[in-house]
Amino acid sequence: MAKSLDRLTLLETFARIAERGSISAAALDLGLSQASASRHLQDLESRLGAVLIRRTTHTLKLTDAGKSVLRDTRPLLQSWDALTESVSDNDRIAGTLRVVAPLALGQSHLAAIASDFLRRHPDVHLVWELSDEPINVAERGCDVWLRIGPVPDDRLIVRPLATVTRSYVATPELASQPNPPLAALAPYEGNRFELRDADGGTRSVKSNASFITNTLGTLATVIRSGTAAGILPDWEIAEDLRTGKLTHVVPEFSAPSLNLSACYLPAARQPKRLTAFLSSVAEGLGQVPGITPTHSPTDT
Amino acid sequence: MAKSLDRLTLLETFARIAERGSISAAALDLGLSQASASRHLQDLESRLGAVLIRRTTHTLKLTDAGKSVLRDTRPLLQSWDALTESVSDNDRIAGTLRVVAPLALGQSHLAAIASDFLRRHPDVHLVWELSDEPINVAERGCDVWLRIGPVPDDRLIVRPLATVTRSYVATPELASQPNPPLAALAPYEGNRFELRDADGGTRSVKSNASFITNTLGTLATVIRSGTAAGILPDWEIAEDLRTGKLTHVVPEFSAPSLNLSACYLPAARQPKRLTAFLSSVAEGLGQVPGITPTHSPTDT
DNA sequence: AGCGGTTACGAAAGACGTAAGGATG
DNA sequence: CATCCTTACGTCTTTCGTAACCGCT
Repeated sequence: MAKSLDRLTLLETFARIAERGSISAAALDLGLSQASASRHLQDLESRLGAVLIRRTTHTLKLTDAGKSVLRDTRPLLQSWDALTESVSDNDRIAGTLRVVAPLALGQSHLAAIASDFLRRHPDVHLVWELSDEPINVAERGCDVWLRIGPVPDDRLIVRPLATVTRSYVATPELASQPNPPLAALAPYEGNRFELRDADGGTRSVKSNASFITNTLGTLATVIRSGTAAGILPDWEIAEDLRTGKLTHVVPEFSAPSLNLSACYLPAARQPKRLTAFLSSVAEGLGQVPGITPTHSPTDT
Repeated sequence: MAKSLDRLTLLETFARIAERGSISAAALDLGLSQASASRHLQDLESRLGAVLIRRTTHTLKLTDAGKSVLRDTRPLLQSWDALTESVSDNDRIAGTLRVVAPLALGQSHLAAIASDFLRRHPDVHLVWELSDEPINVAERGCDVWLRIGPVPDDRLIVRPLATVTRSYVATPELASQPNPPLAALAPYEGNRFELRDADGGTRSVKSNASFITNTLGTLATVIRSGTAAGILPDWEIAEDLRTGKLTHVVPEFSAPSLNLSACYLPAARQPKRLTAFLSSVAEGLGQVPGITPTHSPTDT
């Protein structure tokens, strides 16, 4: 019976295994051998006197006890983290930050912001995952989820960061046609959307979209190619509008905006690296044309 | 640099050192050598990058960082404890319970109750400390403080357990005298007290106490010896009243009662051994003549 | 001096990675 | 049959207690 393995390490390994759904993947993450990760899990189970994860060769499944322990694990680890930070030098920001960001923004402006953040805080490790799908923050084990659009999980703390304005655009030739074919982004637009002018007037556009995709990059490519018109975020098309490669299909009318928020699990105290990162993001987004930062309520 | 010492163990050692105010005393408590306890503390300090305890040869003094860490430490350790308990067999009660109880009751009826509790839960370790002085539960690091009289710390959870009724008694010869000399218990009575009859009538007794002590045992001895009259708890004198060794000085009038309460630090979830112990105490006290158990509000 | 904390050292225990074994989809 | 978890083994790190050392009161 292993006795002296650090209990918090055991919990960290367990949490990672649960998040990844795989011992070997977790081991890779943590810089351990598969054997060690496996042993960590066994040791924790023997310590607690309960099976936490039912293993079949190709499937890991949390037991009820495992779910219960996992729920308690994260606050416990965060407590240690907070304890560590509370006595360390106040200006030093360190630790690992796991971020899930939207695909398109996460590859462009957000990536630049993150990169800058990393340069200013070299002791921070960033894990940068891109996904537009709704995720379960607790299960995935990320520290913050930068999300465009509504947040489906009401147990999360949602901090609005910015508004992403968008426009209904097309190539000039296509824009002059009466009823151009439409391309749409799957999670946000269906076959109908409403445009709005400065006075609050609305104008509805309805059509069978000729092209539906779930990635903004693809949508932009299609629209830029002149195949279809569609809604693109202003930050994506600022350059194209200036060069004339794209133009507004219905000038003076803008497309519905989307909200960008930071979502994270409630905790007694958030680590400094997280609050600092969110400040950087909020600030950095203010520099991007087409993105309106939400007035920051100087967060706890 | 020591890397792999269990972080929670480090915190446990640190907390104990802080409570005892001595490394060697803490080591004794924890079954470690002084050297190990000293190293634990050093390792924790090096991990946190801060000095927690300033050592001079004969004095230990918490630094500000140390105080801060100590505050966070207890909830953290309790979290682990709760996590352990949440998955262990529900009927098994184990762990260490540190109790501070009043001197007199703690040696007699409460000791009997504790002893019985220990027999029913052999996996529990009881640390049984007796003191009538107000204590700082957090600093002393006890799990529960059984307290007679008012509780001076409003950050504690106070669960009323029982009312201790008392009587104004003396030996028969002394009781027949018009103005017998008085003996009093220092923290509870001064030179004046009020007796009360069943109808709510009061009768005031005032006198210069000939004898003041802070221990109930001494008071009982003095009163039994016929030297003075005084107030004793009914549970202490039940036998004497029956044998006629003592009698009420002013029959039909009873002395002010005192309340016995259990005090403990607020926590997300109290360990089972604590709630079980308090149930045992509440139940056990109900069997003692002269002690009226408070109606138990079946505690969380 | 005497008590308490720290450092040195040898012995013992434990954790790691590599690699082989076993089970499942 | 490829993948993933578990077990076996040798190596190396780390921890422990004992005991000497050092500093205050």
